[in-house]
Amino acid sequence: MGHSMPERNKNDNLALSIYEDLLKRILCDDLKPGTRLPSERELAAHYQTNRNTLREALRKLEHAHLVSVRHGQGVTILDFRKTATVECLGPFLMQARNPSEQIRTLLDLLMARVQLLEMSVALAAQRAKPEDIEQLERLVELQLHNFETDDREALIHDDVELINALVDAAHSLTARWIANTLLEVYRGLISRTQSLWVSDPSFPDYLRCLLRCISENDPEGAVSATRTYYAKIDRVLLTLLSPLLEAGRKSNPGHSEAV
Amino acid sequence: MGHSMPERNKNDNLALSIYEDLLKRILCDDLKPGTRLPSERELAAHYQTNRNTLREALRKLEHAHLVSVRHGQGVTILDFRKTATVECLGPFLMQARNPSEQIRTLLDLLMARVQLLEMSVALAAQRAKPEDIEQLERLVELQLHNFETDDREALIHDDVELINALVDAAHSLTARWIANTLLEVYRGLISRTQSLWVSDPSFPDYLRCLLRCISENDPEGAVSATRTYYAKIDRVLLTLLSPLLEAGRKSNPGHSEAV
DNA sequence: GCCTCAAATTGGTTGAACCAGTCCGAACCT
DNA sequence: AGGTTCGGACTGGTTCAACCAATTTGAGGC
Repeated sequence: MGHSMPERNKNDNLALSIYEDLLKRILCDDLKPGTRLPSERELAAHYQTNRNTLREALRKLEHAHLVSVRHGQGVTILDFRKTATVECLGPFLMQARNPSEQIRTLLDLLMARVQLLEMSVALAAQRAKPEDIEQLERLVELQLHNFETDDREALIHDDVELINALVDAAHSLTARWIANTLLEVYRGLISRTQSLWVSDPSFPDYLRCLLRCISENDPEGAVSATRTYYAKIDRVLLTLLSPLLEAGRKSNPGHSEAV
Repeated sequence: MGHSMPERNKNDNLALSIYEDLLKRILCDDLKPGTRLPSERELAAHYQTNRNTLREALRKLEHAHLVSVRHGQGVTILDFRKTATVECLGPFLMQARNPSEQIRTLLDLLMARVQLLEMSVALAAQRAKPEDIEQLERLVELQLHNFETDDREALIHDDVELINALVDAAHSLTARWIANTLLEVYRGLISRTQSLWVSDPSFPDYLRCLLRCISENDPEGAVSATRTYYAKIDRVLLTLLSPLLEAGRKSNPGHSEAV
């Protein structure tokens, strides 16, 4: 086990730093599934801390379904590709060593975002209240202005805000709770890699149509407008990223990719 | 704070029991957002344990975004309706005191399941490998047989298995990780309340069509078949549950329901 | 009335000891 | 020789008693 010591960020506490260090080492396939971690006592010594603090880090790994901790038996690394949850997407996209898998995961995340949007706009068109509509109108106006002035930074920021408002308008705990995890990843991704936010000339039309459908309680219209628009976006994204995808696949055959 | 002591399940450790107790008390609106919990020392005394063990429970609440813990400031209850994540869906459906909100959340969960399915079948139709197809064929055969013999128990069990296999066939970390959390809730819900699993006479046709579309790499066909079938299911579910929904709304106006 | 600073309160970290499952191997019996 | 038993050497789980560090509070000074 020749690790480097984790940097302890100013805002983080010690347990969190250790968690992040182990998380990285798992997500970049450094610690392989099935491997047993050293005992809590050894790990605590390695990170120059005590068992209690170290155990907090282990609890976090366990909660994220990255390790299995069993009394008397130790800590075993799980196969995160099978067992993890969405909260690992952000760290994974930052750590992954397989470019092809990374790009594919990224595209899938954008696809999941659209699924969340479809669900939200459908529900919003049934349940939105006047104050929801007002908030949506405000944000749509903002985006229309951002689009005209081509303010990339603002477009991205308000994109996340708009999705959030749509989820709120859906008045669905399920949608809200899915969005909380998914949008945190999405926000981090898109603000790091701004070129991932692409648009189509029909963007203003789409926003206006969506707003109309929601305020007129037309779920089918809202959903179909969303599907149509994001189908275009997907095509752009695919042509944008497919070269990277192929390049990665050649240079790094990676996991379960062998055909 | 007059709580009852939590039952310590045989399989659970102490920290988990405390977590579950506090979780319940939050999800049933017993502990209201903004409230400050007693200090770790007091809580530990109340649960007749020590600070370290109690802190493990707090870490779990924090991880689930149900409380905010800040050094020197204490532990504050968050508004779980805004901040929680999908993993709280299961406990919430068991604890919620507002029947209308409960039924609505339940319907939304089933809707989210369909969104997950749409995404998975679309990807599966692009990425499924021979062994995925084989596994799907096996499960489809099983379901066809279960449907003929009207084996409700098996239908429900293999329904979850089939969804799982579709997610696997999608070869998408994003889909897999979303499914891990969502299906855990879904499995628990549907096995507790078996009447929630409804079918349509076209079930066998749908399964066969889906399988054909996936093996012939026809994403659009797979998605549209899924949409069509589950639209029927949704109608049945809605007529099944809407009376409960209305009854709940009348007897318990509940939160943010006032119009 | 406002500012300052120290005390009280909170969570964060530490180390040691002990309890409780699990595993493995030596000793034992057959 | 083979199988069984049991004890010791792991593992994580719990407890205790301090101390460190961030925040809040309020008494005192200006």
